Amino acid sequence: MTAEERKHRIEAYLQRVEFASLEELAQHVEASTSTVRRDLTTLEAAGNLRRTHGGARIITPKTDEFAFTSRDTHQLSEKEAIGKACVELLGTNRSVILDAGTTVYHVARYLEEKAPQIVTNSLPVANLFASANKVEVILAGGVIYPRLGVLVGPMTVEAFSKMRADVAIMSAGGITLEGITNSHALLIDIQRAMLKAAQKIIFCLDHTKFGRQSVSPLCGLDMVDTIVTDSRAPQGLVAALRTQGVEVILAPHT
Amino acid sequence: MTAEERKHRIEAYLQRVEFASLEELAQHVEASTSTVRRDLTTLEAAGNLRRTHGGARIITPKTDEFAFTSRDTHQLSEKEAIGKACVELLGTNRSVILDAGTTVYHVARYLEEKAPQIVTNSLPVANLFASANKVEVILAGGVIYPRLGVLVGPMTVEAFSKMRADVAIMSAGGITLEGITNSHALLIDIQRAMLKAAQKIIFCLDHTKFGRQSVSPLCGLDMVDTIVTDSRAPQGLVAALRTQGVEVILAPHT
DNA sequence: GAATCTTTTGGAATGTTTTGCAAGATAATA
DNA sequence: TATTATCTTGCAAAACATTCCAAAAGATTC
Repeated sequence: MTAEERKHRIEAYLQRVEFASLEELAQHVEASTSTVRRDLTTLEAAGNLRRTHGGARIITPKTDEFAFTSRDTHQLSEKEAIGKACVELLGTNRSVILDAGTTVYHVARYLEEKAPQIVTNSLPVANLFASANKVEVILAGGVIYPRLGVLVGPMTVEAFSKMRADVAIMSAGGITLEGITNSHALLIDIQRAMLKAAQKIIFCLDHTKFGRQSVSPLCGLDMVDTIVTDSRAPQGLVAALRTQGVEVILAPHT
Repeated sequence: MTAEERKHRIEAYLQRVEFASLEELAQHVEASTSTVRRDLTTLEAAGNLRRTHGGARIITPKTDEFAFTSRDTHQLSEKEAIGKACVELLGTNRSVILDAGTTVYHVARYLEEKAPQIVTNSLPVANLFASANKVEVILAGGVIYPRLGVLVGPMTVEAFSKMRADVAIMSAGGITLEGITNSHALLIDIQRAMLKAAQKIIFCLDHTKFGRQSVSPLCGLDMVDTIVTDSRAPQGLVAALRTQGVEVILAPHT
């Protein structure tokens, strides 16, 4: 194993467990504690970690819905299940707005046969269909937000304001009984425009989003038609959402 | 196995596994570690790898993150030379419109340090900068034209009509003394909008485009400020273009 | 087709970096 | 303050990189 690889694995491991002791890390990457120490110092300088006595912790928010990497294995099987379940909700021949966000990305992967028209501001989604010509994909214009691979800015908002679609499939950072919130303020305006443009609103939220609140409020529950989540969603909140008139679908565990 | 093939296999292998040790690579391509070392040095210079102690790592695990590798190796070295020469034409701090097309794609690869603002309708170009945050990239909206990864349609035309930029770097299908032509009728309207939006017009055309005519006329030579081509361009036509007041730059053979 | 030149390849000698260990220094805890 | 755990520093061994060289493989010339 190369030094590079080892550091990468340390980061990946910490991404999963959030905090780990030196011993734990050393064992995981099969190196001495000295080496891990040195690695941690350089990684800390790079800015993703914070060393503590006896171990290290990641700085980056552990589950950022919109930080896109296809290598993201975070709640992967749940997201896949949600993707499948969500696609089954859609009839054929519909125009669909797809939000950016990792969960919705997994919806897109199953969408190829269903939807003839997809509108999105997500580069990863666009790339997904860039070589397949079954689907017509419309990409909203805008400024590329680097880390996320999302198009943002007034151009994007304007593009969605001028559109009409049957369904919008959305991501978000958190959901409570007070409504839906998101962490990236830049995206809020765009998401609002998406909500206005679509007749039916579906939110795809894995169970970790339940009971969480992010900084920026996006919309109330009255806007939402359906929520697709996985089977580990907290039952209490699910029941409460249903009494509020929101359809909640639990994707079966695969 | 040829050297070319070997390097290609190294790249392909790394594309899959992200990291690999020298031993691992040497075994995979059935060559000595010395040879692999040399290969890695040249591949690193080409920009796709990064050498590390004990092995190598790909710089962009583009596999599916923002995937869109232009596998096109047609006239590669010429296009690279044109790319370099073209970038040297640009001062710093400029807004640049980038046309879609493989030649212009190679310009983009050298543009990172120069231009703070890039406007394009090309997905490959967008992907190139999607993870780098030195450059601000504006992507025009539109419908994805599958095979080419280009955004087309009225939305795209409108986006460019509303813009102003210092320079437009363009591709085309052919150039003669009668003007510049292009084969994709869908792109003509967009390219015209680009030309109108920019103050200075640069065309990047490898030597095979000289003396060729495609179906759709794009613009006359009076619109063109500069043409960047490679050293194999026919001297007669180059001279004739110069008498017409067009600056023609021959990128030196590398 | 032979002879010569150029390029590429694999290995050996020589530097450089990384690694793991141990000893002293520093911080946490009672 | 004593005690323990964790951290830094210095060092030798190992792993790795670089440079140089001779043999092999191609390309060129006659």
